[in-house]
Amino acid sequence: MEKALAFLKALADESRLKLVGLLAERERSVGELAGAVGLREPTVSHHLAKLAAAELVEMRAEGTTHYYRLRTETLQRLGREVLSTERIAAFAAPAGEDAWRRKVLHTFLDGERLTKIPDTRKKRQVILEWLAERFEVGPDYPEPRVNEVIRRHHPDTATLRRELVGAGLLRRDSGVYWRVAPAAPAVEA
Amino acid sequence: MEKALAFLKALADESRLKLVGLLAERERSVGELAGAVGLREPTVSHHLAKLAAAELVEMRAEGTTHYYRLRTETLQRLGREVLSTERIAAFAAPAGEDAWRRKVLHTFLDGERLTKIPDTRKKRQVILEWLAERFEVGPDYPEPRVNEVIRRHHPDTATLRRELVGAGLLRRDSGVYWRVAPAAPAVEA
DNA sequence: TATCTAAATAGACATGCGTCGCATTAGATG
DNA sequence: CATCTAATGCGACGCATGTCTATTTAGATA
Repeated sequence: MEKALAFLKALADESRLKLVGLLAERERSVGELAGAVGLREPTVSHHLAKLAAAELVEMRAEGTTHYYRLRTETLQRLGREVLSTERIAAFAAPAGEDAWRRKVLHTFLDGERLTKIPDTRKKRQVILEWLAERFEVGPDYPEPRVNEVIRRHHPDTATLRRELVGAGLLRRDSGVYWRVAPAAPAVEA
Repeated sequence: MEKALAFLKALADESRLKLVGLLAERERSVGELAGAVGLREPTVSHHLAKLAAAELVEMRAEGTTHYYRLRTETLQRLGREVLSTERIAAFAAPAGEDAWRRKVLHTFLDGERLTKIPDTRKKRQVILEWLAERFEVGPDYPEPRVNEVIRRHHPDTATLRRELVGAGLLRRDSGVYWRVAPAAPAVEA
């Protein structure tokens, strides 16, 4: 996702988008670009550096004149990435996150027993997702059944039940609860 | 280009990209999203408003709970736009060669006053063309009248008069000068 | 009706970043 | 070697914007 973000940030500026537009036609020098977009040369240099960092342009020096050209390959490669919703979905699960989740689970769980409810939202979310997995997807759970499942892991059934609903992991309608389909395969402790 | 820019700006933020990632899987409520990305609900609301403004998400209310879903159509439509270099080239449309001329004029002119005579041939040509426009087409100008016009813009009348003739913008015959008809409508400062 | 909760709004704060002017580097020119 | 010019490096300034807390709105519930 790093690259995709850098790519989007690089393009999400009016001046830079114009520069890319000009370079889409043909290679151009810095001064020429500055004149075309109505900015000073240092400013254009600055923008070109950002575009280069995102691997969107590359430079060819000819004397003191620097000619820039558009790297259409990366433009298309990353454009395609933004297109596909499947790949976008992967942005939700950044790398390294799993390890952190495991650590949180290890901290607050003693086997199947929840030793403490985390105060920080982010950690609490991890615990709630773990707890939600103790429910099957599909069947209706009347409130006493919900409490029963929770009680196997922690005594405060009221709080956890409310938090599960608040986190969108359980839903409630006319007194019965059911588990919402999980987003992606979750990591076990 | 308006839409493309809005689209890119909307996506060029880590939090929003994560939100879009989560919504790529399934619709979710604000609270659920807040928990997943580790932000407060108002913040998520704020981001969703931006995504909605870019027509990237839409909302469905169920009681007080607001469920957001991703609008994959616009995602793909605008993603495709960013892909094609031909369309990108259109972003440059309003700019062009004229802008370079304007820049040269802006650099060497202070209002009607010529601050410096460009050394490079190409730029000097632009300035000389501008200066030639200060003469009417048709009437004869005796040398003192030529100097008088030039002096309104720069003190070095001898050099500029010679350059104007050299550039083929003024002609001289038996001591009187006249302006040559311009090739094409020129751009003003 | 009174209360509770999910979300949105308003306003404040801090950080990020686009732009500029000035200074510096490095080819080119004489 | 001195000079000129294209480009980049360097701070500085000011606006844009991501995040928060506090407050308000509106549907649900008792």
